[in-house]
Amino acid sequence: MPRIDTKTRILDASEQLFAGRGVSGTSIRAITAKAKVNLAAIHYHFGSKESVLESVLSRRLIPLNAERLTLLEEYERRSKNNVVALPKIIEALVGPALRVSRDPKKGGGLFMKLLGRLVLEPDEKIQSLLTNQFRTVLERFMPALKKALPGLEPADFYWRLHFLVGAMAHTMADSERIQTVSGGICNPDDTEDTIKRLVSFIVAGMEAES
Amino acid sequence: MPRIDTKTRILDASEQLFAGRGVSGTSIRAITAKAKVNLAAIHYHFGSKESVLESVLSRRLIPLNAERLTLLEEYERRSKNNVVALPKIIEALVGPALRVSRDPKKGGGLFMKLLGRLVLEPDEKIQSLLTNQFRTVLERFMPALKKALPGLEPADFYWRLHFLVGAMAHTMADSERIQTVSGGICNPDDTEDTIKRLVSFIVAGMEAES
DNA sequence: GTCTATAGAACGATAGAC
DNA sequence: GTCTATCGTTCTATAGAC
Repeated sequence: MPRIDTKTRILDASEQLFAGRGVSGTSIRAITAKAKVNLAAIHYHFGSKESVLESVLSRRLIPLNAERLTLLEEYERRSKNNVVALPKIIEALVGPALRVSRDPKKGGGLFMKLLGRLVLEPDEKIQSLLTNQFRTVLERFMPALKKALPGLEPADFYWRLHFLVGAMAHTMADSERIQTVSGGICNPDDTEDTIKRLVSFIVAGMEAES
Repeated sequence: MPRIDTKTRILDASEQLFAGRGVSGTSIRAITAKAKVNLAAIHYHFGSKESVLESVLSRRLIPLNAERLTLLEEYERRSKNNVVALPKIIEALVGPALRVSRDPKKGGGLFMKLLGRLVLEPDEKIQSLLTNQFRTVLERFMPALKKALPGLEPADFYWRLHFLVGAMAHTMADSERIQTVSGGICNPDDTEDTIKRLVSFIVAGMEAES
């Protein structure tokens, strides 16, 4: 009997391989080899490669998005007139994601690399899978952001949301390059420091004069 | 005789397929089918799939990066003491890229989607390929940026460069989502408008108080 | 639930005729 | 420079023993 059950071992191995070599770059055989399970086990437990991807995603995204909402609601409860300051909202949005993306117990950064890849995947099934996971978060954060940025015209609002996602996704997905480029000056393993810097960059960008 | 030669047809087809389905998700057979050339032609002209990718990249990146440098040098020539204002530098960096990424004659946005994908590709050969293409640009833009942001401590400087790349890459790679999310309010086909908004977001972020 | 064995298809790459 | 033909490999998926 293995210490960790087959299903979890398959999910762990898949997460690492999908992140490292892409979904289409990862064969079922590579997953079963890494997970040290039989080739047929993956079909028994999940049915198909795509279903494995779905499980890999929801395992991390469901608790992550729940934490985002919990943080936002906590800030709203403490606020006056339900208007939360912009830095707090951004922190609730990017903080949990960066913490997951650095926690070795939760994929050790690889899960967020995977997510960064999937955002650009045009496959419809993958896209609807992601959209469903993020719909609730978007619906809750958008009104809060609008309240915190009352003077911003709609086009600027959505464009800046777009830029925000880009800065966040790139930071989550790529923690190696920053170390190389900066010659070791930047330490991506200091998660709270990274969050602070990213939040202040985004907040300034969101509040820029048009 | 075809109107466009075989080599170019292979590059065009590869660009579209690599961008849409990823490099490992694209088979040589799919490329030759789309390009309407013989299966063996790709090996005759390029030798391997990887060599095709290299040609796809350099075909766009060499003129693109040359234009970036030309713009920066022009701004420096017009400036006092060689200190170019931050918005101009950012414009020289992201402007040419966004213009290429929207020009239907230059891949029609697909090339930049491909680039967005490749940034997260851990394959060493792909990474060194990209690094080589961007080395000159980085070496020229870094000193200009440092001069334009004299008070910024090094760690903040490199982190914000990282966030900049993320916002830029995401904007280049994904021009469909913004339309959906904004309900049609944002028009990514208005390239100069997009550049203006992106530059003002990035400039504000770069100049944020620590 | 876990294994072996294998079917059936698609893959990258090349040899050799024209 | 372009074609056909094919080698050897790897893939997903499944059938059936235990």
